[in-house]
Amino acid sequence: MKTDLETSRALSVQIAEAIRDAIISGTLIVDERLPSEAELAAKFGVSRPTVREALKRLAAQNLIRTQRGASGGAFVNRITFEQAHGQQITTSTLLLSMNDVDFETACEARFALERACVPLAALRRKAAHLARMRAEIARQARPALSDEDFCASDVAFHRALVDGAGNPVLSYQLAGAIEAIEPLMNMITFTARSRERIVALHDRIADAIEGGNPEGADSALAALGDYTITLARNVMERRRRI
Amino acid sequence: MKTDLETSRALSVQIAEAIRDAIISGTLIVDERLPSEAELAAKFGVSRPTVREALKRLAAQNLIRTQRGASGGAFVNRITFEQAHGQQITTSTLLLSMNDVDFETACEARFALERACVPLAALRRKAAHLARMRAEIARQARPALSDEDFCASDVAFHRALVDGAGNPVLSYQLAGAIEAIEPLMNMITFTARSRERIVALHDRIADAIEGGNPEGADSALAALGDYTITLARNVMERRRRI
DNA sequence: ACAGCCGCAATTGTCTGACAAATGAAATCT
DNA sequence: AGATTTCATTTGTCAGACAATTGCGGCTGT
Repeated sequence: MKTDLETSRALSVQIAEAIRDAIISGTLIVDERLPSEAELAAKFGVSRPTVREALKRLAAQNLIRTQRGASGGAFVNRITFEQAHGQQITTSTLLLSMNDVDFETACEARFALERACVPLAALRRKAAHLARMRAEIARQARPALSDEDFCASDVAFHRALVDGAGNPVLSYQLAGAIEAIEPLMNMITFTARSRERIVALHDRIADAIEGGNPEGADSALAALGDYTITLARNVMERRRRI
Repeated sequence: MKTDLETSRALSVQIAEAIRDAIISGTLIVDERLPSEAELAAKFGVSRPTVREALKRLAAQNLIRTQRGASGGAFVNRITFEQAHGQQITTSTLLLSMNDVDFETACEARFALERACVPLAALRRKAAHLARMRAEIARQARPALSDEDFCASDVAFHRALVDGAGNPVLSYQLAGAIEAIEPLMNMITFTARSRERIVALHDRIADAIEGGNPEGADSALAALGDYTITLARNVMERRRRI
């Protein structure tokens, strides 16, 4: 029986949560220095290694950073989009690989989310986004490109497309969808896909984005989604027959 | 000068990364037991506390769970949608609060993503989703409801809407958008909003979802988005004048 | 007086050793 | 055979120590 929830969790977990709550609630502000490990140990009435474990938990979540030296210590970290991005990709990748998510479910989510960005990208993309998309398409057209590099270029293309919407919050939210699901999709479909067709669809998307044509971009992306799902179904069907 | 990147990072970080990579690459599979702390310490040539710090980092990311006792140890954790959900909300909340994201940017992202789900929800929603939406609308219509409870009900309504798409990957990806951004939006607009109007718009959405009308649901959600942005602009304008 | 250098103190990173707590399995007793 | 006890294993916590890093102040030489 675990009536006493306070004792059921490890001390280090409780301390980590206390500090995390202080950060979330704003009691501790960005770049503020936390008390030293020795002071925290005294404050919470535990030993220094216990405090350290708590701090390590927070560091793993990018909530704090530590620095050695005289004026060192633990500081509240400003979470950057970059870091949040990376965390989301890691989590999404593991989530998908560990829960044998249905391919069509993942694919549907990925294209639904990307289609939310495309109309904005058609209206706002900068020249740099378009140039990056064109460059990736050019890469993809080279027959000598390995499957891994084709996949990486595919991710880069869609990344540029999403970034073209000019909304960092959207780009962050899409990170998991694109960069975790796309490689999964490539892994399944690379045996059956036609690179020419994918490049042609990418071209259609880029043309519509360049022309500021939201509807055209949306329908081109939808066509790419349809093609991907068709490919996946064919692969699945073939595996079933074997 | 930090030419040697291997020594620049702390030992515990390197060990954590090594184990994490083993999990991501599939060398360690779900529910597999890791070697004991003493064995890991010997394997990596470090002391037990160092190994422990590495394990704590992984535990903080929900990659492993630990258990005391004879047959205890550290086990590779199956990340659940629930856990990933919670992590995403925490990260998104901190990201938004620490980077003074423009309100319109957050709002745009939130509605763009939700609009990606709504057509699917109109086609697939179960009776339970619809019932939950109706129940939350009924709650929101009660004048006695506090602002906090109205906000919570608002989140629950949109959550039910998103879940109605019947795609767990989508629901997970939307967690940050809905549950981190919505409270932020409520905090800004609650002084100026008309609950009646919001309830009416929620009703329009629920009606369209019930009638299997994707276009109607989309336009109703778009109207809610427009109203929210208008509210925010009014609030900002008023603050500027004062 | 000023610039550069050196050592010191503070702080985190790591190690050693130890004991407590939990927990499953084996041994023992009825 | 079943219930109970004991025990070995493993994580959780503690104490103390030393190494590595780094900013600061004082010292020294000119």
